[in-house]
Amino acid sequence: MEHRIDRIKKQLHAQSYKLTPQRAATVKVLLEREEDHLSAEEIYLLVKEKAPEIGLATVYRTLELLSELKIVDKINFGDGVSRYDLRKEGAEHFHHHLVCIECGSVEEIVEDLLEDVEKIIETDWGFQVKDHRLTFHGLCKQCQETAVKTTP
Amino acid sequence: MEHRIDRIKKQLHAQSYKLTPQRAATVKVLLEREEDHLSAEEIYLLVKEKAPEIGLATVYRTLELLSELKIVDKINFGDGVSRYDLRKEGAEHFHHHLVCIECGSVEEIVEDLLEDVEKIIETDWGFQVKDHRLTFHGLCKQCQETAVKTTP
DNA sequence: ATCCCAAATAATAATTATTATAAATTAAAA
DNA sequence: TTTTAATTTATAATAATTATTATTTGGGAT
Repeated sequence: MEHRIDRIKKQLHAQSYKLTPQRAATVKVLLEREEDHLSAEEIYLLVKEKAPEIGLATVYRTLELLSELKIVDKINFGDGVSRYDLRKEGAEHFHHHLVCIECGSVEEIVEDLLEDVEKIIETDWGFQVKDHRLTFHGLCKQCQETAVKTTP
Repeated sequence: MEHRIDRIKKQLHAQSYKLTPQRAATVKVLLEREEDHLSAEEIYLLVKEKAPEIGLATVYRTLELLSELKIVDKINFGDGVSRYDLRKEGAEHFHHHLVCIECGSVEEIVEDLLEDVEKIIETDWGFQVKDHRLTFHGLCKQCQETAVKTTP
C-alpha cells in the first residue's frame, strides 16, 4: 500500500500539489476500501477516524483533485450521490459495474469488453473515445436464486 | 404526437394514474425536445410556457412517475443535475450517449451494440441484465477538426 | 350531467449535496 | 530555517431535490 501512496505522492508533486496529511488519510481510506463505492460523506466519516479534524469540504476538494489526476473516477449510480472509485493501477479506461436492482450490490468488471464497440463508434460516428462509463442494471446471482425459491 | 400522448395516457391509466394537464404539458415538452437532454429545471421552464401555474415540485413528481413507468430515463452526465430522456418507442433498452468533453454536446446512439457484451455478462458472471447505461466521453467530430486547426 | 373521493397540485418549507470565501496554517523547495 | 504558494478550517452560500399540508380536480359511479 505504501508503494501506491508513494506513486500518488509523486503524481501530485508532478503537478506541484502537496501530499498533506488530510490527503494521505483520504487516499488510505480509498485504498483500504477499494472494493466499495463510497460517497463523499461515507469517505469523510472514515477519514475522520484517522484525522478527526478534517472538514467535509476538504474531502470534496481532495476527491475532485484525485479525479482530475485520474486517480479516482467519479460515478453516479442514479441515487443522488456521487461515488468515488479508485482506478486500477495502469488501467487505461474506467472499469464497468453490475448494479443489482434488488439488493443494491455493486460488482466490478475489469475486463475491457468494449474494444469492438469503441472501434465502431470511432469509425461510424467519427467520435474519438477518451473514456467510458458502462453500468448494467439487473439481478445478481444471489437475487436470482432467491427469486426462484420465492416464486415457485 | 397525439398518438404517443394517447399511448402514455393509457400506460398511466393502466396503473390508475391520471393524465392531468400538468402531466400532459410535461410530456409534450419532452416530445417536442426529444433530441435534447433536459434537466428538471429546464423542463420546468419550458412547461411553464404552456402551463404557467405549474410548480417545480410537480415537474419533479411527474418525471419520477414517468421514470417508474419506463417512459423516460433519468441520466447523469457528471454535472450535478439529472437529465431526462424519452425512451424510443418500443425500445427494450436505454440508448447510448456520446458526450464531448470539449463542447459538451450529446449525441444519441440508438443501435444496441451491447448484445455480445451482455451475453458475456450473463454467461461469465451469472448476472441477469435488465438494462444498461453506456456513455462515451471524448471528442466529437467538430471539436477534433477545431483541435487540428488550432494546434498545427 | 353531477357527485364523490382517491389522486394530484400549489405553495411553501425543509433537506441534502456540493461549492465558495476568507483568514489562518503548513508542506516542501531553496 | 525561512519563505511562499498551496492548503485547510470554519462558516456560509448555493443548487438540487424532496417533504408537508391544505386545497383542488380527473374521471368512474350514480
